[in-house]
Amino acid sequence: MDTETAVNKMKNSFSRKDEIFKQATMLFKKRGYTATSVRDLAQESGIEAPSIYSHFKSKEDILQQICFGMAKAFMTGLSKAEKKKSPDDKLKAAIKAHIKVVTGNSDASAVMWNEWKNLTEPYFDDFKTMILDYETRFRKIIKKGIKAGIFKRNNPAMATKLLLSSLNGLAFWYDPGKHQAKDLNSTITNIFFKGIVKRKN
Amino acid sequence: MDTETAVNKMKNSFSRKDEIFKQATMLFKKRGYTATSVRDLAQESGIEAPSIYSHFKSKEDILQQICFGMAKAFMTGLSKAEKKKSPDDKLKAAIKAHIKVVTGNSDASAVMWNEWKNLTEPYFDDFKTMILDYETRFRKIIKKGIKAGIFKRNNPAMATKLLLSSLNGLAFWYDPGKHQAKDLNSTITNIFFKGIVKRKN
DNA sequence: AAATTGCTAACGAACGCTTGTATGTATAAA
DNA sequence: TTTATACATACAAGCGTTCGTTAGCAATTT
Repeated sequence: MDTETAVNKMKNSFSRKDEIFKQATMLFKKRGYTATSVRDLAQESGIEAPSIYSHFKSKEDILQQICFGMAKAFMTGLSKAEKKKSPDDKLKAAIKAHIKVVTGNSDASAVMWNEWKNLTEPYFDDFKTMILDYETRFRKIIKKGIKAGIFKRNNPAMATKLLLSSLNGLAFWYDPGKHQAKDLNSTITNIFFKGIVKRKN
Repeated sequence: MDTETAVNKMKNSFSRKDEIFKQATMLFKKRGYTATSVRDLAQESGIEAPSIYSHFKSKEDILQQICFGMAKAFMTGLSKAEKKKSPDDKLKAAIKAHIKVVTGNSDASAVMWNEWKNLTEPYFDDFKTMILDYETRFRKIIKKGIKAGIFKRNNPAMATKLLLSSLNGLAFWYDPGKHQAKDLNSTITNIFFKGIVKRKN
């Protein structure tokens, strides 16, 4: 087996599928799922359209893998955060975990939040259930924090929506070359916990 | 002119076009612009597909009217807010104005933020310029607030992104039957200005 | 060592269907 | 008569996907 054969083997055995997946993620983010054709995916991956089906069952199959793969990452992060004791430590950890997932793969995060509505049944319902659960668990942390007298008596549902909107928006403006994950974490936590206005002394 | 004729006249002269526009806005929000066909719009409006073209030049024409119509409302609101004197009054007014626009037409707001990328040139570039300007002006207010010693020294770019993400997310979860615009305004302003954590005394 | 079989990735051609839209026409109101 | 609204018909382009096939490689049998 010469060098070129070895390279081709490597390409064929895993790199090609990954390339399609990566290009699909980027195109789905840039143009949207429905506006991206299988032929677009093929062209960007350097192959012909039907060849996609040697690696994926369907166009939606790719979207499903993006959505459920990311969702799992978010859920796992939240589960770990929930093991902290106090509500504020829980929320801090949950925010940190969420940011880590988003910054680790911002394209896929953006696709997940913007394109999951294109999933068909039963995947649509399954996914919806998952993200409703995610939100509910965030809200629970905030509610407990209020009960414990640590958080202010804001509307917990609204506070949760505001926080998650900010965290999800991150996927669209985060630039690995520009921002550092650590700065993000402290800034976001600071703003949500203490606000942007200076305390009057 | 009998009663039925009068009703039809009303329908024909302005209500029909409005109905198409309304249904388009709702469908574009629910399914996305590319996933919504002209035939879908027609069916939901109770007419045939070609009849759409008696009222709009093209499918994109409808999207353009949604996007630029809403953008204009946002820009007008911001301009008024900028007339306040202090940075914190400016920001408060800008938030309030933004919320008013979103709650006044949450469907169209959601469509604007999610679907403007489907605009073709030169509309795409024109629109992009507008929303970049909108963000820049929000950021300017925050920067001036920091310089004036009113706001904390957070990264102004990040703070702006976080705030605008929350404000835009509003379009997707706001429910006129559930939430009151006034509650929204005070909760959002409170959280962003003072944070969710109680002050330690 | 040579021949056979099986598998994977890729492709050209083509399918049935949907898309946005143009055209010409009918109806009805002004 | 003019104008506005609605429609039936039609079309070219593009859609996701299937089909039959092939080249190349790996493992197995002769």
